[in-house]
Amino acid sequence: MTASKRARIQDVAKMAGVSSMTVSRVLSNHAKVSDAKRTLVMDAVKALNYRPNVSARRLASNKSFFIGLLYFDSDTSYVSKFLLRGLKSCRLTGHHLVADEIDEDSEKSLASVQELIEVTKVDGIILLPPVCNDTKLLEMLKEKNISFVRIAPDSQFNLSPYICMDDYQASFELTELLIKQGHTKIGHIIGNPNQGVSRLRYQGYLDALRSNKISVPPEYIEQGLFTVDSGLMAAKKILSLPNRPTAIFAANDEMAAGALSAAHMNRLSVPNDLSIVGFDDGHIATAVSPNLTTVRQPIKQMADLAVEIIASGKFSDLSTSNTREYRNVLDFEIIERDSTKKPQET
Amino acid sequence: MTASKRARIQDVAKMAGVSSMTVSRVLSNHAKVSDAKRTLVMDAVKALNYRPNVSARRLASNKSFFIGLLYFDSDTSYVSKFLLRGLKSCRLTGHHLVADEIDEDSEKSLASVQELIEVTKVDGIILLPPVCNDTKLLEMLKEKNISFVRIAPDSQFNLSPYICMDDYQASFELTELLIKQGHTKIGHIIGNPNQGVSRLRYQGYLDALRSNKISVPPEYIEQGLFTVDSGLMAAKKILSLPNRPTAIFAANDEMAAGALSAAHMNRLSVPNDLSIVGFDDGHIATAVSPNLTTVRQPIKQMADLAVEIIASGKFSDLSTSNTREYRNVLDFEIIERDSTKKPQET
DNA sequence: CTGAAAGCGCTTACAG
DNA sequence: CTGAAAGCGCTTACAG
Repeated sequence: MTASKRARIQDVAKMAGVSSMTVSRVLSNHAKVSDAKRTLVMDAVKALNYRPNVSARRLASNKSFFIGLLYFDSDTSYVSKFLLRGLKSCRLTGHHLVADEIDEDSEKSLASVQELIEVTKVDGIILLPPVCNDTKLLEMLKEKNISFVRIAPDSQFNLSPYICMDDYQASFELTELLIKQGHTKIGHIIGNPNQGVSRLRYQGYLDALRSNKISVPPEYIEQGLFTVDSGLMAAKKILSLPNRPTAIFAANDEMAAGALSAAHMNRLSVPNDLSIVGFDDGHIATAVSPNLTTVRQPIKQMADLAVEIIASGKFSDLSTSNTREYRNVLDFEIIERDSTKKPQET
Repeated sequence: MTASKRARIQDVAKMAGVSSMTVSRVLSNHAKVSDAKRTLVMDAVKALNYRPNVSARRLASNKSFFIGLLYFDSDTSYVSKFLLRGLKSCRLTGHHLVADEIDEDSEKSLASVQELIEVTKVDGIILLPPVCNDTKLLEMLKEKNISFVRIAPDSQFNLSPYICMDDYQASFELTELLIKQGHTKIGHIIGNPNQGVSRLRYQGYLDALRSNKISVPPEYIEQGLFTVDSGLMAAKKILSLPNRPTAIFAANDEMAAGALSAAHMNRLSVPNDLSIVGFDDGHIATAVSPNLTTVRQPIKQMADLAVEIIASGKFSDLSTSNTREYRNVLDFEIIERDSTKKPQET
């Protein structure tokens, strides 16, 4: 634990017996350096535990090492989890995250994003849903030639690199989990129609039923809005049916929480009388009781990857045919907790 | 919208007819500058919309313009709200927030904080509860002479500037709100004993009862742990009493959510059969149904103030008697929603 | 109270 | 493939 000064690029250069320029080149991974020198430099970097001074780097280069993060509602655990991880990821790569909430008013938000770009000169921007589907915003970014990566976009998939998980598949598997437990009467609360994932999750549910030769009355399916209240309302309707389902799959955890309340109001015990599953594995999934069986979104990996893509600067030549490598579909995980159980004999 | 380059300190100096040093001094507010020149400089700054380049500043000075934020559990809305606001506040003041989660393992966390200090050379650190009560950590910071401000600390109030709200008073008023609605049989679920606010809130509840000449059987009061589950358990006990209360005051929203579940299990309608109030006004307060009557903590102001205190660097001379000005007790707000109502006639 | 000089630690051209 | 020079936009001494 020698409290010696932090090593500078010159120290590394001296130790490796090269110029500081060579060190710089090795670290930025840009120009070609002979393998011999590269090894020497890397060894010195390790020996001195060298980490470049971000401020000096930023001052000297025209890169800003700032990464923007645009989100809509900060109050969801999706956003705060993404943010927390993004912050960490940025620190590790020597960048800074500049997070900004986007207004519902499209015009105001356009202006604030423009200011963000001008003031901080971000290297790129990460767009969370539903911001990533704002056509006007996307156009503006394209026009200004700002790099951006979108998280779980709904459309225009060729516009930019994007990161998502397979909502359809997750939904399919979650539904099959209920089926395997013995449920055949399974209801569904559809998510907000303004987000594409709602369709995907709905479709996965339908296809899982069909592939298991299960048919379900149309009244088992209700439209929700991703809010607790909408889940409550939808579940109320479903549970008032004469031949009510033994399980309800809500397209996110908030609505599942609402469904839970509806069950309680109807004097139904979860999971004994009714199984409920959610989607996201946010804070709320373990805040309600019983804890929700749900799908864990790979938010950490999403954040890491988003930062990495922007940090690498690779996608500046997106124009060509290599768009494909910017489609990143990550793995999810099904989390089984206490809100599900095989249906009681009737 | 002239897309001209950003103004530099030289531009300001030229326009004001002074040296860049004078501009620097005016902006850093440090040395004495004649009023005449100060005005000239300020005018030029405004005219050119000058904003100092943080990287250059950081590189040249020995200040880092980094502010650390240490928290324990990122999954609470308290932390994510504070973080979001802190991020914004830092951006506005030209600082960067470096947020880090602290491990439960005190040794590991000490090491990681030390690394944070060495690598980023933070100007100061903001400590959220319960991290702000970690004696070993506080000692270490003192020893290394790192400035820090604590949010809602439990003890050692003279150790550093701190920011909090009047938990006692809020609790008192919240209890009185129930009393004014006609409740006299009011239960309480105490918060986690490892946090000082639990005591304050408990005390406020007790004193409100006493000042209204209401006495309550000891069984109306249960110990909780700030978790949903603990609230559920505590409420179950309270509600199983032969002469159960008509209202329950849980010391935070999570436990209030648990109490809500307990009410549902007991076939009790909230607020018709039972009123429930929480504390914090976090995400969960409006995620459960009915939405919780609760106390809103002034988190935004807390974050702003914390950043301001560290940014100002004022408290380096804390040693002397002016400790008093670093005690910041902010205002709260009582939010009345749908979980409370006057008790039914019996 | 004010300014000229030097330097913070990097990277961008510019040479070779 | 490699390096010497200049400069990014500020601030810290050092003078006066």
